[in-house]
Amino acid sequence: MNDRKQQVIIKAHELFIDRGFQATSIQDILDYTNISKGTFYNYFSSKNELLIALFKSLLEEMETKRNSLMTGKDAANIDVFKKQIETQMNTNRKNRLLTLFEEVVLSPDEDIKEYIKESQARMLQWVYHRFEDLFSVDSKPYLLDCAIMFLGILHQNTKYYARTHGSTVNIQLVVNYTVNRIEKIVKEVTDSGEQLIEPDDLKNWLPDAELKDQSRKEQLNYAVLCMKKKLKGSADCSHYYELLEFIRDEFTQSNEPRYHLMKSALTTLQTTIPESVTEDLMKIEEIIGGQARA
Amino acid sequence: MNDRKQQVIIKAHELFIDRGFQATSIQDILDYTNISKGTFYNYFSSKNELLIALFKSLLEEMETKRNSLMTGKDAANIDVFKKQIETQMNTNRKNRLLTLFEEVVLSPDEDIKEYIKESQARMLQWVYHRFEDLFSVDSKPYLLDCAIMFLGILHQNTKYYARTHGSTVNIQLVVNYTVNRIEKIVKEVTDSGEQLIEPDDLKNWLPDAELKDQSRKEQLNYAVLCMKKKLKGSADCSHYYELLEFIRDEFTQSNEPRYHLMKSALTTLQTTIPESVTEDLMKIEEIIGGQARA
DNA sequence: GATTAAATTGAACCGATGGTATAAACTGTT
DNA sequence: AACAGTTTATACCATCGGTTCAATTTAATC
Repeated sequence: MNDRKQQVIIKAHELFIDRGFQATSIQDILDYTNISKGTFYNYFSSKNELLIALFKSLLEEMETKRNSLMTGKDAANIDVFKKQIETQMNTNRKNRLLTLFEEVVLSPDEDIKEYIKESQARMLQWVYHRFEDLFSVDSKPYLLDCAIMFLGILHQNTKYYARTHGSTVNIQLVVNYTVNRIEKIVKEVTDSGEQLIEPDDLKNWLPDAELKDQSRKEQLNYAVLCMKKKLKGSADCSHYYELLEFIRDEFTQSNEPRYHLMKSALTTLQTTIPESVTEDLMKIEEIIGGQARA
Repeated sequence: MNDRKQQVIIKAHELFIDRGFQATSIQDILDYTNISKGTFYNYFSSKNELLIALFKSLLEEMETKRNSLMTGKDAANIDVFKKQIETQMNTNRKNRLLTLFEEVVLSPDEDIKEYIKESQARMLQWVYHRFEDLFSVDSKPYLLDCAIMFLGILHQNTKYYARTHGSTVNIQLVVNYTVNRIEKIVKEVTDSGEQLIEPDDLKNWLPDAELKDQSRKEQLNYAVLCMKKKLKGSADCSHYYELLEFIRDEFTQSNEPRYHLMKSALTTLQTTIPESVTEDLMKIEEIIGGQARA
């Protein structure tokens, strides 16, 4: 993206942070960034589009940061999850992302509404999948309910905790408290067997592209899992694992997976693994293949 | 309030419901209500003030409805609470109250922001006090946390439940599910002893007037309780109870307690109760006295 | 260094908005 | 009939988001 355009987004973000979106006029942005109205509408077709561009930029940053906290770590470790949530809360507070969301989520602009809905569904989906990592399979039918409740509790807790402790809030404390609660809720709801929303419904809240992407990630995850099982006990086992896990992390967690790096790891594997699993490897290559970038 | 002014509020409300607040202009309201701009600004000093007037009207209606569901019922009965929440959710959905709140909670207008914050705190306070009725004293230090979480869960659940079931949502189901969860959470959090927010902090979120009002209600509640204890076993005991409970309900639950009715009940009591409790009765009279209206 | 394409400027302009001002018309009361 | 209070209609204001466009500056090409 154009350097200057990115600069305008950043500067506008500063204005939004201390005045809010609605309260800053386009003229304010022009004055503050020293660009002309013509240039502005050359970059963005409307004030709302600028906001969406800002959202995209912030969310991308957030996702990469969140995912980078996972690589190499144990997905089932609750402390990793806590750290991820904590980081997201902090960058969110710094950027006023949720505040900006709330400010325009009910604006008359359909594009913005749709975009925010999608983003929220994506966040929900992420929590849901992390819960799959964290809790037992018995709980799976209830994990969407739990993800929904988790976000509700977290949001509400931070809101009122901030109201008493001002800007000196200890996010870590709130996150810890909230995660502790949801752990017990998951257990309780699994015991009682009460379900409010079917996890499959989650799919209807996300755009198709997102879904195909997600399903491919799941396929690869499964393929890697199968392969690891077959390789278990063989010579150089840990060597294979390292390469496989790298491919998996890169593909499932990076926003822009480094295609050639994964390809290289695949080639290395192809020349070293036992013949009995070459078929599985080809399967993996096939899944990744579709994701190739120019 | 002026009849016509009230009509304008109602008509404007209709427009807000199907277009949203921001998307309906003052001109829209003028056309729809057939009043002139001059009259509008004679009634309301701004579009925002009209909205606040609407909020006040809706919230008052909601509170009276909510409280009327309590009179004569057992405050410790969870089903009564469920019914109250359900009713509030339904009238709220009909009126789009929460939607309107969300739409303007972050508007540049300070008055609106302040008003909404207060309303939310009042709702929170109500849930907190109802939780005091519902759960044991051991849980008291954790009930504010629970009230906060309850509202978060409820809000989030209805949001996503509606996303799958459209407008044909079964509110009762969501309320039931959510209350079931919070019951377990109260138990769990009481056992673990974890606290996030001190219940006393609630006082800082409410205006002073509200607080004095609330404290007087608590005083009266306590005074009635003491008196009932002393009267226990005496002749005409149930007769006294009836009068005392009426006074209590009227004073603590009605938005505009019927002063003369309470006074009449008090006089009846004064002439019939044993001398040993006349002092307690005077205490009650004193508490109510300050509440008198012209 | 001249040519050319692209990016930028700035000002004029648009319709709609929330809000103001005011003189005239209408209303009910005594 | 006289009165005050309410309501009306209209003209007016500044600001907003957004459009248009000719003129100028910038940067890449040969």
